[in-house]
Amino acid sequence: MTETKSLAQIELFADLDRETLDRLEARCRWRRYKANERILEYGSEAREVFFILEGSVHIVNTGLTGREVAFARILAGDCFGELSAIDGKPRSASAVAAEPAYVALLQAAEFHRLLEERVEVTFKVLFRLAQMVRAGDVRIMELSTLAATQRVYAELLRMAQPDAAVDGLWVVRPLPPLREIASRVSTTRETVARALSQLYADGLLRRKGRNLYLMDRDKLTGFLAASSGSKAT
Amino acid sequence: MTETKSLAQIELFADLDRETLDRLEARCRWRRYKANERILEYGSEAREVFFILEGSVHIVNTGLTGREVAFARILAGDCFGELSAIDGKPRSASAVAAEPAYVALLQAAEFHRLLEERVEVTFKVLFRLAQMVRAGDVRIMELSTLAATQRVYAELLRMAQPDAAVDGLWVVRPLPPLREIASRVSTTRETVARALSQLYADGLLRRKGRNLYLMDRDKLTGFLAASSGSKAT
DNA sequence: AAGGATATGTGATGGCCGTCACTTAAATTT
DNA sequence: AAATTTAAGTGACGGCCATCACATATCCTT
Repeated sequence: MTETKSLAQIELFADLDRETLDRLEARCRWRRYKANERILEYGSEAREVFFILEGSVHIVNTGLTGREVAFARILAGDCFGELSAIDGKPRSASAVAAEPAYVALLQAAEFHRLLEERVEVTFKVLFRLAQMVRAGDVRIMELSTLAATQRVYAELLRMAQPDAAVDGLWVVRPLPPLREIASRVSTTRETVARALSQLYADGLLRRKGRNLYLMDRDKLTGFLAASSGSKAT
Repeated sequence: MTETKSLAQIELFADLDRETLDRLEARCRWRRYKANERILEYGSEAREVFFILEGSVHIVNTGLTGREVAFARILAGDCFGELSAIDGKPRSASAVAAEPAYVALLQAAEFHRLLEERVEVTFKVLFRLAQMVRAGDVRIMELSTLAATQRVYAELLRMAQPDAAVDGLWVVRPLPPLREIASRVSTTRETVARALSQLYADGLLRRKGRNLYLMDRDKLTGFLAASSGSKAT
């Protein structure tokens, strides 16, 4: 087991000198989580910030009805839990290990002290929060103006990356379980399946194992604007 | 005309000394907007921060389909436009004067300088952003797990304040146009009207001019959990 | 007081999609 | 390889609510 007890790989701390890092590391608690283990519970009173050294984490929330809503997937090198550390309020969502994860926990008070001493870090946090607000805003827009099927398209476009080999071909790799896509765009597994089926039929999508190939990205993009409210103008 | 050219009343600057305030004021541009005048356009490249001295401002966004989505209402003493100033990206939404407004504009560069010099201000901004993220998250949850009618209920509960005279009575005052409520919870004017009608019929709501009385707040709260996914347990 | 703009109540209609119910296919375990 | 769990397609059905269409009502202006 690697046990890389170093915060050097954490993006937020990229510019910190060795000494400060050492001090921070000394003040952290270190924990390992199994896949699917719950790291943090919605509404709880804990205030630590979490830094992911290995693995990745899902930020989710389940509505009164039991429906799961996914907020983000945080990868190694990144952090989560800053909100409560910043404003002192209960956790706004739950966190679950998406895979075995190794994590450093820093007390809110320590985090504050760090922010006071190192403006660079504070600015990075500011930037991060700004991105979160933006991401939330586009999600709200999508939920408000796009139909479920179109939101699935939008999510496909977000996930796809240009294929290394063929030019103009895009890939989603690995394709997550449909249930998860559903929870990201707030619909059901079945609706996602039907949306994909339709795209297979249209020849826009092709699947090979855990790889999903996007044959004509531009055409799919077109599907977003169209079909929803095409006023002839 | 009052022309209160002072930033002293701005919450963000509450703790600043007179000297710093003077310097800031000297660097601001000052502008007056008529009601419904557009202050700032989605996607635009401007990077100023706006401080509202008089009046109030709607932050909105209109989807491709033409549907209006309301994000926030900013009151005098508060600010908007920080996102772009912080991350340098295009504006994430538009701003429209909700009533005649008097506003101070500060260049992003000046804003940055301020943040570097006065950590207290930076922390306030951090806090604000955290609240924004939280607000976005609950909105996403509502859009994902509540039906349109229930979202209207939720918005009513948010708007209502305890009545000064009668104990246990709550008031929404003034009741905004239904179209606006609709745009806050992402539904249509008609659906809001129908939801209210139902509540009038149930005796939960009573209207007098621009005042809307909430006769039984607890019962309405109950409507949120119920009806949507009541699994008999 | 009249007239126009804006706001509100309500019916009718139809499509989207959430829910239920299975079947089939993969993936994982024993 | 068989068995068990998990994932993925797909049909049927029905309810919610967006849309269209009017009928008031209320507010604001002149």
